[in-house]
Amino acid sequence: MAGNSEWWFTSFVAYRKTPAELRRLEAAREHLVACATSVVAEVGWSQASVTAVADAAGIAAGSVYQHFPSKAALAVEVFRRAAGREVEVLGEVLAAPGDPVERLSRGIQVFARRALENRGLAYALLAAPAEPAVGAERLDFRRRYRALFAAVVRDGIADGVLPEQDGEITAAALTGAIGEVLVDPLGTPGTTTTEALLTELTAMALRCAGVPAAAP
Amino acid sequence: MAGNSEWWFTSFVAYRKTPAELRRLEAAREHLVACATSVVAEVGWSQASVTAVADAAGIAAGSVYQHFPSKAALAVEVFRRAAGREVEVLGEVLAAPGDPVERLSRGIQVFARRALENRGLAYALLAAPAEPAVGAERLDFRRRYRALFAAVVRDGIADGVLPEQDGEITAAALTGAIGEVLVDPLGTPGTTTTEALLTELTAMALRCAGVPAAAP
DNA sequence: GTCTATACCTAGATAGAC
DNA sequence: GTCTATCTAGGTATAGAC
Repeated sequence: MAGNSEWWFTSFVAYRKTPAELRRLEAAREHLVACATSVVAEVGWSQASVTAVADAAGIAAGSVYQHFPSKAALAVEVFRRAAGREVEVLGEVLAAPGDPVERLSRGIQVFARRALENRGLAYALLAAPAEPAVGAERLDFRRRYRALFAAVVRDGIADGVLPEQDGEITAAALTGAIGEVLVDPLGTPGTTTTEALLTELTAMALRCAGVPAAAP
Repeated sequence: MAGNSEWWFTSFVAYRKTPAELRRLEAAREHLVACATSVVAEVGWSQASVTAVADAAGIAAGSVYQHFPSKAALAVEVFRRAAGREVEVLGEVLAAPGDPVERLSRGIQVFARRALENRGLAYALLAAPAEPAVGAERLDFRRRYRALFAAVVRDGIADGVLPEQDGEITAAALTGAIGEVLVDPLGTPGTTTTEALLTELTAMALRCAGVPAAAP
């Protein structure tokens, strides 16, 4: 009985994985998430089957379930990581102290530049068909974007540099407008270079928020 | 031999369905498309299985294939019908003769009002997860919307009532902005009534196109 | 712990009876 | 022509060997 008791104790309570084991496990998980992110960015959620993701990570399909209880859980993790990075970066720019118009302008450009540098991922985050679990995350993601933009718009109204308006609507519009412009797989006819696109996009966004037109 | 030959002739060349038969067949097909549209508007593309659509139409799942060669073909037909109606209506308003700003303003309100009156369908057309065949149609649909808006913006620039800008980008932004505002399933906190939402939305769209702010 | 093989489920599509 | 029953494919998840 004593031996049995000790075994139970050892297995379920006192036993811990060694630091090396933990690192290895964590690294494998990270690697899996990173590879899954790449696959999603390349082929979209609907084509990112467990098999495809496992292949990309160099493991067997069954082994995925050593790290995540379901495909949906993995997908949600992929989305949260990527979306979290974007929100964080945009938040730093938009929430910085300073002139609201300046912050808005720089925020748009950061948003757009990052999306253009990784169109596949941007499309996956903003628009690509996805299972319901990811769709729910996406709603939250867009809501966070809107909240960031809305705060800046409200600051601008309070400072008197932006006209009276419903900040939530303007924020939603900015999110949708930028997404629409960026996500179009054809690129944007009429503006060939990235810099020209950014210039036009920023100008549009500032008009949308009601910034008076600058002298030509 | 003569009889056989006549049979062949009758069946494959000279035989025509009677007008009554044709009407019946066409009516059944129309009914199927209409029911499928309702199902899609209610539960989205991903949940609109052949079985669900057939149930709604009051026929067996297998009978769907009497009218369409595949589920994708039916889905595309559903999309084209609904999208075509919307583009047509918006086009009539936007392409009417008159002041570009006035046309734009009325176009936004028509777009928004129709979407709000049938949110399920609007969401299906604009944003709901869908199979690739429908996704391709949606790209075309958004492109047509953009073209309509872009034409009005160009008219406005030519008339000197709108500032110099890339009409394509503004058009894309308007499509995305309106979609984002309308599609949000939570409604839009801060503006409770439909009329207030329309007012704010129109104001935002006019700012976006660069219409100088009206006197407060 | 990871792989191989497989069970199982969902959903589109087909065949043959009526 | 429509329905019932069935086939098939693709993809998630599991079990057992190594």
